[in-house]
Amino acid sequence: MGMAVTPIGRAIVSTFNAFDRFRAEVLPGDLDESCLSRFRSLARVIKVRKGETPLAGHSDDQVVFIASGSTKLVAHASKGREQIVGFQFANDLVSVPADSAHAYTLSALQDCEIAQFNAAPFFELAGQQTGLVIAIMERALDSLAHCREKSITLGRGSAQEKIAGFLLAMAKRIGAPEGKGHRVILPMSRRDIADSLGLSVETVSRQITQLRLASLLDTDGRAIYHLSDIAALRARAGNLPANT
Amino acid sequence: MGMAVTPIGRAIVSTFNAFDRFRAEVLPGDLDESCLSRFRSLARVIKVRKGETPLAGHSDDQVVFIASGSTKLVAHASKGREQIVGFQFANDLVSVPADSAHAYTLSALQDCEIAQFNAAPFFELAGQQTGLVIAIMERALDSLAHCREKSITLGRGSAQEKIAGFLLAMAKRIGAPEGKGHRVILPMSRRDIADSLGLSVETVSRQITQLRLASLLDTDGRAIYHLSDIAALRARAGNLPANT
DNA sequence: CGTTTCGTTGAGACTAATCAAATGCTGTGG
DNA sequence: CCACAGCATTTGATTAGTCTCAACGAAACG
Repeated sequence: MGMAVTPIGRAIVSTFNAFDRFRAEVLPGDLDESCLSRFRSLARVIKVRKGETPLAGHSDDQVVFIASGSTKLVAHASKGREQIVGFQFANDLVSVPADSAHAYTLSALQDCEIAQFNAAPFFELAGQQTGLVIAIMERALDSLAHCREKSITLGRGSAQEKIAGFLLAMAKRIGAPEGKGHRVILPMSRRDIADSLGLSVETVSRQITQLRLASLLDTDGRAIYHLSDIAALRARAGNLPANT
Repeated sequence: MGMAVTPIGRAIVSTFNAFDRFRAEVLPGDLDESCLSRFRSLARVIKVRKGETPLAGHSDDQVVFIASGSTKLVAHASKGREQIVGFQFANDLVSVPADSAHAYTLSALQDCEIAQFNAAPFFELAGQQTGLVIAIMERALDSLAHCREKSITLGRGSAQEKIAGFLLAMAKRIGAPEGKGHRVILPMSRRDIADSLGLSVETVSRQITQLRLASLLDTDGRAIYHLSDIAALRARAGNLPANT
């Protein structure tokens, strides 16, 4: 079920799918036709390959819907070090500030299909439908809550707590039940995890090793995790929140 | 210019002022009368004394407008340690999640006047005015941006960078120009600063001492700061963002 | 199959936390 | 106005935890 894929510049624009998922996931079912078509004309629907940064050099705030795949939102801090502000997965709606002072970059962890909008007209349009704007507001407040939880983790957690909390969050978001545990395939590298939790790659590696030795999880290759003892992981996470 | 102050329970409800400031600061000037009066009946306008927690035990998400004074939004993490998610000052609008799992508490740093709303009807009502809901959305996105900046600080900054960045942010928010520097009166304790930056009180104290020895600032009592060399402070903050 | 990137492991350095104690401020009652 | 009690803040000594540097092993890629 795919068709009409046209190259524009280096990006590949497809006229189907990503927008439809956006519609199904975000827009209310009873949205009137004219409004829908305005959303459609506002959307830039593109496929992004692993490692690419679809929004490079955008001069306006953007709102991006991830139809499939996964991305990271990276803030560029001092001297080469990066802080990953969050990971996004299918059906997430993420707001990306204009490429200004301390630039943010959205970067694909896997091949993705996304629908991207300029924030100003997007909110303008959304504002015309009470139900819709409230739904979007709720997503924004969710992001805020999420970010606050992340602050707690970053400010207060030990390396162990951070890793345990991270794995639990991932299991919740993209894990599949398996026996009495969960199976997760992580699309991000150790460096990404480190940059997300404010740790060094070596520390991430060591902590994961420790959890493996404590039989709380098994790994398979570098991406596949079997979390066998969720309760014990939760204990190691302290009562830190499950972050992104 | 104050009148009609009535005690209700332990809180003191005033029927003026805080709501008017909310109206002037947040609501559009041309808002129609019926809508305005609905906002008014939604608002709970109270005076809060230093140290009090106005929202204790609220079971719904709240939106709070700080008309005067200052507050801290505290997340309760593990074993007694607290993470301060943000400080609020006059004219700030802050969203406070329901008092659930890892409870958030809004706590007054000084005597405050606030207007508090249940989030659901508040957004419902705001959603009926395109311009208004967009303005509120923008505030929410500002909070999100703010929180993301804070994540960067927490994740990547050294103690020195955190303190320097914090002082710069405070100077920007509540400081007054003084000579070629700024004068700031901090309403929060060392512990609050520590809990906000993910440091210990001792480290906060030591870092401030270092900045004083380096002649970047002077202190007067425990709350008054004279930041004499903003540029040098900025340098010490790295290119970390100015957080809250 | 060779090359390169990514991940793991080890040893040592360094930052910030913890523990302990002294000093300074603030508010209260005499 | 002063003395005092109770905290808040500062300072010092030690320790724990994480980063850095360095080397090795494993997986991905052409």
